[in-house]
Amino acid sequence: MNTSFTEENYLKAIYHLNADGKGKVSTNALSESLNTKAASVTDMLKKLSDKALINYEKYQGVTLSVTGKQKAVEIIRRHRLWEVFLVDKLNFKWDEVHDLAEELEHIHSEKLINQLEEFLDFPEKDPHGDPIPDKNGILKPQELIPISKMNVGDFGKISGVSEHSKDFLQYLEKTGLILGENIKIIEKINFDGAVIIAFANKEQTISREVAKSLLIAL
Amino acid sequence: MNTSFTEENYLKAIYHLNADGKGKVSTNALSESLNTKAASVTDMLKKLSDKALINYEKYQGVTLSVTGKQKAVEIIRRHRLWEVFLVDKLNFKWDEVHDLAEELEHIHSEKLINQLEEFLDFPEKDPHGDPIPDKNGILKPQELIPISKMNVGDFGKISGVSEHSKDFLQYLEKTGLILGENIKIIEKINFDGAVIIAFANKEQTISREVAKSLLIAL
DNA sequence: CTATTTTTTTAGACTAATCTAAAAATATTA
DNA sequence: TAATATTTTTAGATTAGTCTAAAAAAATAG
Repeated sequence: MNTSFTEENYLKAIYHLNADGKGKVSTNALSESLNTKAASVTDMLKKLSDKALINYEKYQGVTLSVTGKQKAVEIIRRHRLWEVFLVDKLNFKWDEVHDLAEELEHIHSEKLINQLEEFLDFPEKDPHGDPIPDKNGILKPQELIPISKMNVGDFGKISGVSEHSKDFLQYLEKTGLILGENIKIIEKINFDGAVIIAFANKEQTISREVAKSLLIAL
Repeated sequence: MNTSFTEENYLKAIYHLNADGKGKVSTNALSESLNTKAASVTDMLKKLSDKALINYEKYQGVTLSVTGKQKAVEIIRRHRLWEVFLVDKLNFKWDEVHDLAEELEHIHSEKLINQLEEFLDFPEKDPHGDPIPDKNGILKPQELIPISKMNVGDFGKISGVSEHSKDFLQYLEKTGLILGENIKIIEKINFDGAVIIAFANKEQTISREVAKSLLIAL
């Protein structure tokens, strides 16, 4: 059964809003994340439910079915591989690739994406540090925690972000907080949640918001 | 003004049906080439005319406006660059790339396509020998003639095809009549239009249909 | 140059995805 | 737990692109 561009965006949104896989996604959460009205979401949920891509009961929120999840992971695989292509081969910046990948991810060709993966030499992560599902939809779990949850004295390597806005990525770029950088927690300010970290031979204070969105592999 | 996926397909079809740039394209010709009904074509022609992308008068056929032509050439540029990418980088066969390029060509990003062009080292022709318009929409004119118009004793290099069906391309592949091959006209059979050609140290008879669709640079 | 055929357009309807406004269900709070 | 607020769904409408059937225009043939 084929999925439309729009249906795929719903599946992806449900997946992302339910990263931990437990709990259900609400109509309102979806409408916000997709920039549509709740009424439109309800319509689409009925449709996806008819196609057996989601588990949906009126007023009760929604989860992905097994096939729905497969589709979602496949879309994410395509998205992340295209991001790698754009950054590694076409010299895009990591903060420029999201919207384009959002278009490219909807091109349905298994051969295309598998050849692309090979051409890119089977990357394990996209330019934002997110893991790339393999051909079978298997995602290597990665142990990432936000800086805000680390303790004074801890070390780690910047390995991902949980916020993908252009503003945030550009801030990171400008301050040198890029993927692969090793950091150390110097001090945590209880008052406002700010954290002082050391990296690249200097110290820097980052706000609570940044500390929550910057993910570290220990 | 933005053009939809569908509008772009109409512009491209009008362009291809009017390769020589003179004369007008009929509603029926378009409906056949796009696999839609004539009534649908009429609707779309009105829309494209309102957007000033075509010159259209009821019952009189259609031509591209200057902006329409620019858009069409831009789409063709994208299509052909993606074909080069698929064949040169992702190891697709030249007979496998058309449909995929038909999808990829609708991704609107000037930066994407210009970077892709650079990555591919500014190719001048796509895998079928068709010329690739440059950033400014300039197409280097190429002097190609079908084998059917050559004379006994003439030499030339296979440089393009005027028929892009998978069947035809696979036939060429199988018989070794691939782009870049040098051929010589040995004999022309008046009875059925067949032509005997020499290439790669052998002789081969090709039908009138093949002789019409295989283009040679002298 | 009229009659017939072909091509093109109009009219009205359908589907996918969206919207607004109003109704129904659920959640919150006093 | 009854009243209020929030969330979700229904009902009805809109837009893009398509369709069929019928009408109108143009082309062709006798």
